[in-house]
Amino acid sequence: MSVAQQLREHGYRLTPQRRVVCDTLDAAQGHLTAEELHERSSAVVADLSLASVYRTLTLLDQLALARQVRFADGRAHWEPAHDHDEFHLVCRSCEAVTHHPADLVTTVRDHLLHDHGFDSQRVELVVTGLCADCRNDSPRTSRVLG
Amino acid sequence: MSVAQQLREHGYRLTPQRRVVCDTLDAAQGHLTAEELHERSSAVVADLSLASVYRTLTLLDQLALARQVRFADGRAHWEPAHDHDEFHLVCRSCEAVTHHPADLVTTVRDHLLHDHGFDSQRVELVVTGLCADCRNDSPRTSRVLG
DNA sequence: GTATATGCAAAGTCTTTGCATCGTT
DNA sequence: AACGATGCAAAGACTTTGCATATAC
Repeated sequence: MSVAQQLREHGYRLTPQRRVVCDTLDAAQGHLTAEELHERSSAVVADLSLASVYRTLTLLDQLALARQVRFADGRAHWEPAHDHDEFHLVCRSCEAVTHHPADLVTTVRDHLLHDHGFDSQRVELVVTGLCADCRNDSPRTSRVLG
Repeated sequence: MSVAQQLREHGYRLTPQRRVVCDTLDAAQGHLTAEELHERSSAVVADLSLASVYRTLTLLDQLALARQVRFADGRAHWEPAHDHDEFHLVCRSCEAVTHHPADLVTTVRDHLLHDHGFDSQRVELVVTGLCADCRNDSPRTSRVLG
């Protein structure tokens, strides 16, 4: 079910603003900041304030329908909620963010719980480096990540 | 060698302000924010502005003598640089931050490089959950992490 | 003595909030 | 029709920066 539909099922009003933010979040390839989400959503629903984007994201976070990841830039990047562990691979050159399944995380969780009594609720694994494409490219198009 | 000494060896002036910030960073158990570092350092060197703390940290970061980690609160937390991979375990209840050696990270790096061509430069693994002490305690003293 | 570091205060960036108005249900 | 959501603008939190003064070398 779409994030927008889930919002409605929780009893919240489904305004055009909320709907477009949810849909844009759903459709996004990478992890969008509030501002990127605002830009893209505004192209569809012109009457959308940045404040509403933030309010919608806060709401989605509370309902566990979305969650934020902090990259080295310190800004919040948003993704629809999901229950599988994963890496975030951030390329320093092209800034692409990709997901990678993290089977090892289960091993980590088990180890922490059984050997150290630490009950993991949230595992955030961000790997910064150079993606395969950028390693092969000349550095002419490189940009340093914030 | 202390962080302060390394600063000097890089040719930078070793002012009382820089020295106390470096020493406080060196001595810290957990990961301090700029503000916490300012508080603790000010107790030793009264004439220390928050701006100087930030400037010193920026300098240490550039020289790779310190690095910052972002927790879910979005603020930068600082630690002396080191070359071993590690987890950051953040307890949601007591807010304690502990380090944990991360042998598995080597496996992760190798996998990403050989199977996916991704050259990892920085691996940041933050695990949020409940530490052993807090799992046993009554929840009366619990605080939710920002 | 001189170049560099500092404190202060102002500005910058990202995010949240107060309030009057608008719109979904 | 009523209550909740919105836009706007102001405020908040964290961090950076301009400038005159102080200081390490």
